[in-house]
Amino acid sequence: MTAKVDHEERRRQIAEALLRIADTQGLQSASMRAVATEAGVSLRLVQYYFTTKEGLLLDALARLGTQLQARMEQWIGPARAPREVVTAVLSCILPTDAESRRITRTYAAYYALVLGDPEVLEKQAAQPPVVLEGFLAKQLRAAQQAGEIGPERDVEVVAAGLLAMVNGLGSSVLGGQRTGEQALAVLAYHLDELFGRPEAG
Amino acid sequence: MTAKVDHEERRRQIAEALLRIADTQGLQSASMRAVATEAGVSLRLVQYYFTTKEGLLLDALARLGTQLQARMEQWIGPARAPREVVTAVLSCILPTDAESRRITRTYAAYYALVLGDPEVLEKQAAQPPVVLEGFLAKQLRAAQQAGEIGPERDVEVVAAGLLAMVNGLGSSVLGGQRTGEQALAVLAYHLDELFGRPEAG
DNA sequence: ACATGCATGATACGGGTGTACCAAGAGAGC
DNA sequence: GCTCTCTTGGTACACCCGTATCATGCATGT
Repeated sequence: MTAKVDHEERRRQIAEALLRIADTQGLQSASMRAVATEAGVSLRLVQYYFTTKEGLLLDALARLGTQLQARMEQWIGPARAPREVVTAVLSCILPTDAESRRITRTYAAYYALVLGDPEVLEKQAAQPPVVLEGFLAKQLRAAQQAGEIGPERDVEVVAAGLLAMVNGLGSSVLGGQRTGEQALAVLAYHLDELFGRPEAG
Repeated sequence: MTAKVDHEERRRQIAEALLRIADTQGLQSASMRAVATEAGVSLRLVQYYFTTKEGLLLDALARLGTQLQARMEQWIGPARAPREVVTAVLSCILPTDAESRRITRTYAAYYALVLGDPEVLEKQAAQPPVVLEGFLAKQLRAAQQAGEIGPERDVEVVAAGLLAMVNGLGSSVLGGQRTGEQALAVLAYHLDELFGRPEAG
């Protein structure tokens, strides 16, 4: 077995070059040659490690998902009260800092690609949202049982609404109609509406 | 003045062919040749009526905006109580029937295009959301003054949140994670939460 | 009736795309 | 040492893209 270089490391290097291009110029600009140049390797290398472009696209998408999950776990930090967990999860999705802007923009690029395609990528890409929604609903239910949320609320529907709202807020920030801080304020307002205002006022 | 054919009609025919392709296959598949074939004309004709591709893209986007506005006005119908107006405006954006699916998908295709571009299209495209948000806020304020909405609510923020939520719900429907009816139910739930449950229960 | 100008067709050009092919180093196992 | 597989480079191919150019019909104004 000849293992002169670390295959996984090379793949990571190339895939992240793809993600960088998708972030800054959109996926339609992420040609094989552009990715090779961005990664500082030859076109042949990209072909060697990812036989086809679709393979590269899928691999990079999986890495993007991993990055987002890592960010969420980091934002949640030491697991605390459900309200704080929910706030952290939703906040860290909004494009407020450089990393979240990057992740959100790149996801948006992929989203457009998935729309007009035979849903080949669907199973790989549609997983995160639904599992995340379930996670949120579970946290909300816990808060509800702790009396922090009124018992008349349907936590499943609330979770769906919140996630959709954050998604839409992210789009508006990327579209330049709102700043990240404003989006965060809108989210905070609705969370206060749900849990009750913290103490001020 | 030689006016053998109706120019505006021809332009409409071609632009709508572009929108049809953007809907079904995404904007990256909407090449000049594809548009010409879809519209049943020669490539030269497309070039003749829209000198450049950017011009075609912009013109079609403007028409899409007009179509959405027409749909909204039709859904609002005879202007009635603010709650019904708000419900109509938000509901008609969700991809529940064929037309709204088409409009939403096409807008999503354009959205991705705008992201990675020099914001040439921004002024033309970013207008609708902000004006719509203002309109919603005004309706909500009227409802608030009529006592249908608690006076403690910040109607501006609520309008922003609702619009973002509908936007996000639309994305999830297009992504196949939810049906249009489910999205509509989530929206109805939150509107009930805001205005109070109608009568049932 | 003829000239003018709008409307349309066919084709060419330069460039970018994904993928395939051929060739050459380079360390591992016998 | 030889060989063989892994790794890398250079390049070619066919195709599609947006745009430009040349040429032709054909209705109309005078």
